[in-house]
Amino acid sequence: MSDQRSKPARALKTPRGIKGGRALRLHGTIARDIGVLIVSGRIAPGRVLDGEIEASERLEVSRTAYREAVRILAAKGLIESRPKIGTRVSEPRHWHLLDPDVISWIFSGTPDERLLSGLFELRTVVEPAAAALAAQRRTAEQLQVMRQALDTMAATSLAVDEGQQADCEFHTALLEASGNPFLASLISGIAAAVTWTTIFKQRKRPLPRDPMPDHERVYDAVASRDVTAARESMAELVRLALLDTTGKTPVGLRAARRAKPGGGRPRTAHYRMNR
Amino acid sequence: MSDQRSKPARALKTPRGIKGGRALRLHGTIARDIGVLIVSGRIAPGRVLDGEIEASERLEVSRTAYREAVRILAAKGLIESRPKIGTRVSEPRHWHLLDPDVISWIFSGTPDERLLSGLFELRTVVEPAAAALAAQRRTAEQLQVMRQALDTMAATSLAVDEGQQADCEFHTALLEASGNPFLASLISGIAAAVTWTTIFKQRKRPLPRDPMPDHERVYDAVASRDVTAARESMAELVRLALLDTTGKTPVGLRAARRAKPGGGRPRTAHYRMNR
DNA sequence: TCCCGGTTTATTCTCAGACAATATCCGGGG
DNA sequence: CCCCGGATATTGTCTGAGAATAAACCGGGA
Repeated sequence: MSDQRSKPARALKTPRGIKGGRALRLHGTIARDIGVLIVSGRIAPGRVLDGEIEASERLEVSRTAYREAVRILAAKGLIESRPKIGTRVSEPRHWHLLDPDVISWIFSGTPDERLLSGLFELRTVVEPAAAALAAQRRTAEQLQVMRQALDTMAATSLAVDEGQQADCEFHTALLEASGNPFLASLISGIAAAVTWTTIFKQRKRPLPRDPMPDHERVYDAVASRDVTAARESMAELVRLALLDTTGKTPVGLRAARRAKPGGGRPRTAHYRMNR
Repeated sequence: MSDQRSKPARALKTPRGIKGGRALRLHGTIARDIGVLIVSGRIAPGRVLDGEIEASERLEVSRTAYREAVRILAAKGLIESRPKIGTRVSEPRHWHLLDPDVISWIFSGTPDERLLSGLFELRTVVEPAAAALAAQRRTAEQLQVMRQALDTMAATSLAVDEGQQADCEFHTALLEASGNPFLASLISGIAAAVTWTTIFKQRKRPLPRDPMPDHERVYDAVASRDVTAARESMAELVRLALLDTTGKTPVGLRAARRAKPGGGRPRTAHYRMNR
């Protein structure tokens, strides 16, 4: 077994991957791989992982690297390790679902439909309020960032990566303009929903609805410091995005806002996600 | 320097502390200590920490333990470490503010007034919506957990720890009853706000207002599946809690709900937090 | 002067092996 | 039957060495 030292260090099948433009280290790669296995349910909650020695030998990495991966996963609430007991996968209720890495691990595969709709519910709750706050507190600089993101969106297509990124940047800028750091830290979850909206929209031919008017209305309201208009235009934007994604209207929060008198857009047929 | 091995392992000044009823390990202790230094601003964002060797020698721990602490902090977005560059404290915008540990580190000292009000803003946004969803989706079991928490609250005082815990359990149960795991994962932030409400209320003699009626109204609405009443009673509960805590009404989201006709409780003098 | 490419170097990253601490489990004693 | 203490499996901590990484530096050429 000690001929192991002759091998190159990287024995993982999975590529290193990148995070924030920076290559993941070995421990980060291990954490991601195991994290994906956990959030995808392939390692069930409550299950005890292999011991450190066995696991590190199986992965052909040192115990150090494996242990650091364990620390990362524990920091995100996915696992819990105790002497004599072992390392156990935590119950989903303890997972830090809004951690950016956990979110990306969840949505690295085909996302669970329920989780995606949960994310949209979050958007429905958070983004209109954030828009209302942004209308009151936004600075000129923040407004300009939003403007620039919209210009990029208009210039490029949402089909290309640059356009999607601009879409996320718009929502990021708006959340930051809310002036509330806790709301702003929800961006990774909201960005995931935004991205997957586009992906699903692409799969589904029928409606290449132009999302720009919705965004422009939000921008105009925030620019003119119209709190009510900001809240309502953002609520409408999220509603339409959800419609584009799943062909459904939100079931739980529909009564949250007064129904618009003539606001009924033509409904499209329901879309059932493949999985 | 190698006589270090004769010393006992635990050389940290800070006690181990507990987390989730379980004693913190050495790496967890180090992570917490450095984490508190970072979120309190005593180590400024952008600053590069000492190298691993120097830092571990200063703390009188092994490089292993220090490195695992670094992994934990990096997993929570507080720091970022790269070869040749060092370990740098991230900008606050990258911190995972809703991570339970980060929250507890932030509020382990005297919390910044702006952050606390940010948390109340989050509650104002999230909890009424969660209550509305809970009114639609709650199970009988979840309702019973809420009932039991309220009974404990009524039986004990909020002054003692058991009462505070029951208060948090009520809000936890409600968030879980919303049926949305992402909303539920906001509980640590909301619980921190709930706890600090009680602490500030205690400091400030004048109003030992009984919080039970507010809670009972929310419970009744959720129990009878009255969506609108659930939303509005929870909005009122949060509003009163904020009033008790800071003596202020929410500034940003006041226009969000219709003002109650006779809902104006007598204002108390403003309370300025010490720090 | 400025730019390009190779070299140096500081720092983290990974490895290996040993011993310590911890908490469950089980057996023995009361 | 209950309580208690030791055996034991697992993670936790320590040490020391070498590899990988990427910024910074330097030299040569345009």
